[in-house]
Amino acid sequence: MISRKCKYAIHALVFMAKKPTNKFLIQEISEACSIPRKSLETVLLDLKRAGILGSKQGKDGGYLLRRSPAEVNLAEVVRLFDGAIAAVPCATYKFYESCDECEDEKTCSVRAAFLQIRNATVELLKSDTLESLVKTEKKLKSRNL
Amino acid sequence: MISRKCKYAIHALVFMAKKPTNKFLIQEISEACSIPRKSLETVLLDLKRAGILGSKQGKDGGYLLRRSPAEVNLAEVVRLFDGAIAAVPCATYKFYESCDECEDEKTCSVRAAFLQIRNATVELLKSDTLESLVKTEKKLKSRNL
DNA sequence: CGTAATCTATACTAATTTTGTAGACTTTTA
DNA sequence: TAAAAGTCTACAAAATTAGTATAGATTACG
Repeated sequence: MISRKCKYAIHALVFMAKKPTNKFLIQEISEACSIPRKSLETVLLDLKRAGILGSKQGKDGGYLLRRSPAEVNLAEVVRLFDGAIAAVPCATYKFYESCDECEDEKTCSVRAAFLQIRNATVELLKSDTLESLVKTEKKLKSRNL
Repeated sequence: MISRKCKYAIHALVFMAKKPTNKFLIQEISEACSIPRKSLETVLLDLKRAGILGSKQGKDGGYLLRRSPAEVNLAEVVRLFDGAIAAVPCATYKFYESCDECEDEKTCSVRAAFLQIRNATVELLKSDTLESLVKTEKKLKSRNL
């Protein structure tokens, strides 16, 4: 399971990507996505530090998408908030940790199995960009009329 | 990430599946897989309650695999210990919970994306049986000589 | 210049989950 | 009947997560 903050981030980003304008108040996103205001603040700050969002302080300030929606994918967002995508620490690259349960990691079939799942998941997450998600949403909506 | 207990369970099961005999003491598995004895006890009990393992009490007792290794897959084990496989509660079946962040779940692209990942993951986990894992391990070992 | 609007930062609390362990109990066999 | 095994319940320690409080910094604009 991804963390709640990660889910908040994804929903906020999709919300921003699907609007024609590119300026958003925290309050506005909070209400539109039903995300507690204070939690959203920290989430947006993290997205800003990661270079995905930009912001302007002071009166008439707000947040904005800093990249085109096609250039933000879910793999990056999930990694940012939850770290490793793999289900097992020995099947990750950046967040690698060895485990005690296998004699030899190189021949551990459990690791091999979870590596395969990790790779498949990463591929799918990478293909989910804000742009593709917005498109999907439009399709689903027109189908449901 | 799966829980440590789940990882313990998987390693213990693979260990049992790859031995020619079918009788194991808790102590024996604990040492072979470097799993704390007491934690392993509760894990094995859970596996027994789920019908995957059987046991015999008393002197000369022990645990045994109750099903053929081809009939135990990782999807079942992961569900048993960690519940839902999906990364998001609205993309599960048995452990479903609605979320507040989307207006309409039926047209929510975030949910659609995570549903796709969940389905792919479940397919892969189902294809990982104890039998296939043991085979993989043999292959990896012969390759590494 | 001052004030209101807005984002920034840090730290704390409460809740939850996870992990491991203790310790008494039951069953079986020799 | 004693020794060897699994069974059960409950607790404690640790880690993680989520949310909130509080104060600060920055900007626009009259």
